[in-house]
Amino acid sequence: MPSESVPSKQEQVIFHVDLDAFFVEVERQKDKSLSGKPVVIGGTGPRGVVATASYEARKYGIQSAMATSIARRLCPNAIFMSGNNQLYQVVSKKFMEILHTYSPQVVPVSVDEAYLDMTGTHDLFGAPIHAAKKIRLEIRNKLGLPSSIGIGPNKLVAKVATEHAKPNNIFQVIQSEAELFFAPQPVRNLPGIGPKAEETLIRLKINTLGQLADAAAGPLRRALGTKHQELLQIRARGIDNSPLKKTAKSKSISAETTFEKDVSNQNKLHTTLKRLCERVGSRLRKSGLMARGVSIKIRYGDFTTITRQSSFAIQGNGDLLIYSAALELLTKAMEKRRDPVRLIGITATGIGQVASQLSLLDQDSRIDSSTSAAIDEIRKRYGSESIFRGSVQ
DNA sequence: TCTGGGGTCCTCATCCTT
DNA sequence: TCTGAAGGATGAGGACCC
Repeated sequence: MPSESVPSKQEQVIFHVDLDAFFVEVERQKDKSLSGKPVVIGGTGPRGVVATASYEARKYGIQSAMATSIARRLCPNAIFMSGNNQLYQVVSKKFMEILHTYSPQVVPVSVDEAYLDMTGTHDLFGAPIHAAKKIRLEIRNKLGLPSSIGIGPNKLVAKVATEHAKPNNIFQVIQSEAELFFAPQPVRNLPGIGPKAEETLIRLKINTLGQLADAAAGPLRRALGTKHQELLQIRARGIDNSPLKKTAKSKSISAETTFEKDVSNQNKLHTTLKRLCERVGSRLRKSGLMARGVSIKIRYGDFTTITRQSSFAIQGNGDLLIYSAALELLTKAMEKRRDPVRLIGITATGIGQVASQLSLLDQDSRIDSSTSAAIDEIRKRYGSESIFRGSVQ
């Protein structure tokens, strides 16, 4: 139920626009027979998880991040689909274009949600509620998608308001009402509080945001750490001074894969690692970036996860540089624990623009970088399976 | 035979340098 | 030359988000 409150003249007006069950609704645009049925988008393999479930599927208890196998058990009649990321990207671009016609300040959070600074747009679009109605109508008319909009004096309040707007509605909270609006809500509703923090807070007998805001700092600091405690107690009152700005440049680029069955075979691990290094290297080169180091992630069959990282002597983006460092880390880790591996991943860390020209790199790095770029080009022209390095087949 | 993939940030431990 | 404290850099792991 949208509030008709009017913010004061000086008050910032932030919209949080979220497309409801985005992937499912895009699929329904393509195939009308999916309407009204429980639909689940996500990994359909033996180790897949749910990315999005339609509201009909959610009635059976299916949620995002749930194992697909559990979702199948909860609702065997649901329609399970693996999704089409390219299509979602195209629709997302159109969604963002619509938002840009309402505000020059649009900050995408992900493919299906964004913040808009609507401060001072009253003369153009009317009161915030009316502007939100227009936006929702345009998204519905042009893309055929349902959306929800939260309106608040800052990003935090707008985001929490969206949860109250869902599905397919608008909810507004003005500055003077924010603390009152937050107080009775369960702590889990505050962005930044996940399952672990929720568990910790409930153990401290803190169930609502009002209790969190008023709690004594000492025990909270011990349980959550100083920084977390301070930030959460401020945010629990609906206070958020973070600026609405474009998301910062990436600091790392990663790739990882979960095996269908846990793997003990060292050759298979090495081959997979090499492929992942090539994927990350290719993305670095495509973006004109170099990395300062590499980190590997190994998840064993019992779900324990370790990470190991190292720094390069000189920044680079060649496949061999990345792979040789990653392989060294993997070899060391496997010397300590040689159990079957469920997941393997690599991350290029400390990435930045190619500031030091190639001429400043040593000869091997130059050759590695340019050979890798040449391989990228061949794969672009003839397909990703057209050429392999060394032992990878 | 429940738990993906890509990313960020924070905390704590350890090592190195001054 | 040795020692200890302080602080920065780095590594590892956890938690969170979409």
